Amino acid sequence: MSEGTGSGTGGGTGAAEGGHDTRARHGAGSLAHRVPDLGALELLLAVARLGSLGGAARELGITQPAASSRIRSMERQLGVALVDRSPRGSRLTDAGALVTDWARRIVEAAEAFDAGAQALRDRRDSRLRVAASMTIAEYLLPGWLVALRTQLPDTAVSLLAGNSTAVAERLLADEADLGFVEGVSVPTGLDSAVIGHDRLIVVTAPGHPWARRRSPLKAAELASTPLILREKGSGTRQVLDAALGGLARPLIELSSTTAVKAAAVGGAGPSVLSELAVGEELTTRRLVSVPVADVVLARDLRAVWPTGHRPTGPARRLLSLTRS
Amino acid sequence: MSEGTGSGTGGGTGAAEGGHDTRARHGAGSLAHRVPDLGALELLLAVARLGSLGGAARELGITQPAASSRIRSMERQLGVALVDRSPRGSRLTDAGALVTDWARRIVEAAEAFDAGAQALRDRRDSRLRVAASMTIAEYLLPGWLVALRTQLPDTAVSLLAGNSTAVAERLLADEADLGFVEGVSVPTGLDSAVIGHDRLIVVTAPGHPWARRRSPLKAAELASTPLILREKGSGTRQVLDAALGGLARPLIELSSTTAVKAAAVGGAGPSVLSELAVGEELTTRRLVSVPVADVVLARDLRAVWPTGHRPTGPARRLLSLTRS
DNA sequence: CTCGCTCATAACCCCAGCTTATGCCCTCAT
DNA sequence: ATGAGGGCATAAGCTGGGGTTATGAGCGAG
Repeated sequence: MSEGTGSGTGGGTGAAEGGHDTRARHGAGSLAHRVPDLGALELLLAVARLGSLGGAARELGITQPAASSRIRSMERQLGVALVDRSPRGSRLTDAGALVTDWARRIVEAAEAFDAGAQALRDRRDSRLRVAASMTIAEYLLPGWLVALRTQLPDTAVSLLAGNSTAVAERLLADEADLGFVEGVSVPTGLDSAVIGHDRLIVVTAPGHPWARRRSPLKAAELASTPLILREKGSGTRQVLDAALGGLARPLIELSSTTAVKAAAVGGAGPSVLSELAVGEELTTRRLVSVPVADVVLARDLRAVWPTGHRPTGPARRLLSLTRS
Repeated sequence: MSEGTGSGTGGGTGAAEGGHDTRARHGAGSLAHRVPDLGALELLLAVARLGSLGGAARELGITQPAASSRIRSMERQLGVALVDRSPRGSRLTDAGALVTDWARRIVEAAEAFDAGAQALRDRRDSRLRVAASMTIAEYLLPGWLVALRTQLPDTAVSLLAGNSTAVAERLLADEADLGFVEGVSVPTGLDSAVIGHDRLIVVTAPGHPWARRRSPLKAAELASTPLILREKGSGTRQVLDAALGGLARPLIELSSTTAVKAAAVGGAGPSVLSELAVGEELTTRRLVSVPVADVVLARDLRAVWPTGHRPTGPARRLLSLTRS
């Protein structure tokens, strides 16, 4: 996160830090202190939608005074007036409209979280069992599940995340109805449909020399430069190695996409990551993408199912949600 | 499995449950019920990063038992084991890793919210005063502010959002140091630099006939079809009208981008929106984009400042963060 | 003028989450 | 082997934020 400058995990704590409270770096107090909780944000969205505190309260199943007080304390916390109360209802102030839009992002992320988390348990009575590889499970599936939920609100979905091999196993053992894999080849015994594409892109922190290059990077250059990478065997690494001819040189090897991103953002060096993983970082310019000349780092995203068993029912529904 | 249904409200004094429940559509109980609060999510991220409950507790300035109990109750709430405890530390389970990734999205959105909200108050001692048009303030600025904060942690930023004219006024009255506008023309008296591009795209719910078109839409077709639109005078509407020759026909007119999106997602009809506004909806396929043949709906995103006064100091820093 | 909608205030209650104080488990170094 | 130390869990007690009911006050419509 933000405090990313991160002393970098150096097991031994105290070492540096000349007498400064660690929290100073986080700003005063944690985020949870400065950001209203989800309940308050939902309430704000409801007020925006319905134009009335009482109405919003009713929708959320609380009383009007509770809503009133909650909005008020949120305004106090943020130091900004959010709604204009009148005896005829409540409308957002200008600032309130902006805050509401930002709040919506949090709530949407929370909805995705919820949809994902719900799929992670259950497994018992689920009517749609999905198996997905990590990148897809991380970045795409929650959104799909949110969408699916609006279409089939009562369908319990279960999710199992693993690598391509694990996905194939589940499908062939009839322990999953639909799978999603990213990669260059389709496991045998499975039919597939391409539902999207993913490219690996070279990224660096904005300060890195490569960020200012005008000429695209050559494959040879990439292969000879030490990179921040996932561990050998990961999907990302495989694609990269294949594209470069097995030559990628690791500067550091980390075991999660997140750790790699954090290292790259922190300026540890260039990295190669899925564009799905770095979308946010690119638009906010915490990372910049470095054009590459002669390597194609694309891979298909595929839905897969056991040969012959075309997806039906909820699986078909989900599939149609995802393909473009 | 007893309570799942969440008898919730019924407790005790039973306030006459008439049989309402608008919430049915959202699932049972509000999000805040099913999603851990920000504090818990931050804690989880810290545990993931540090590999120890106690360490995470220390970092957040709480005690180890508090962290332990909080993680535990989060696991109970989600119905999934997140952390493998051992006498040597704690590591995430597979599910935990996934949950952590999803949690990070929420926390990032919260950081953006915080950065934005903080800029909305203050105004007094702020050392960088930014004025931005709505679309930019909504979708891009919070991310920039997060990034800026890592570079200049102690710079107080203030934000004023309004239309292009308001932005220009602020700058010329020396009430803002740097402005951002989207649109085709630059207000007089201001210098500018293009920092990005935005396109308006035609979107519909996936069920709409246009979603299945193979041939791109013609301008005439677009102009003759009633659309869900922002009110006349809004930036988006202006660009569209200009591109079509002042002819866009409204099916409904709504006063916020969000309302328009909601209507479009709900299937009320096709709409035209900034790609910035619908990124999320497109990747999750709640909306699909309809290709358009012969209209160019692009507009530049520009940073602006009073002619002659090149941005310096924090303004320059922010500017360099945003330009690509 | 009175109803019906809005929001605000007051007094009270409850539980989530914090704290301190302890104990067990495991590993590692002496 | 043994004690020190890091890591986690449990127990008991406190506090405050958020909820509730009850009530009052502004404003528009009939």
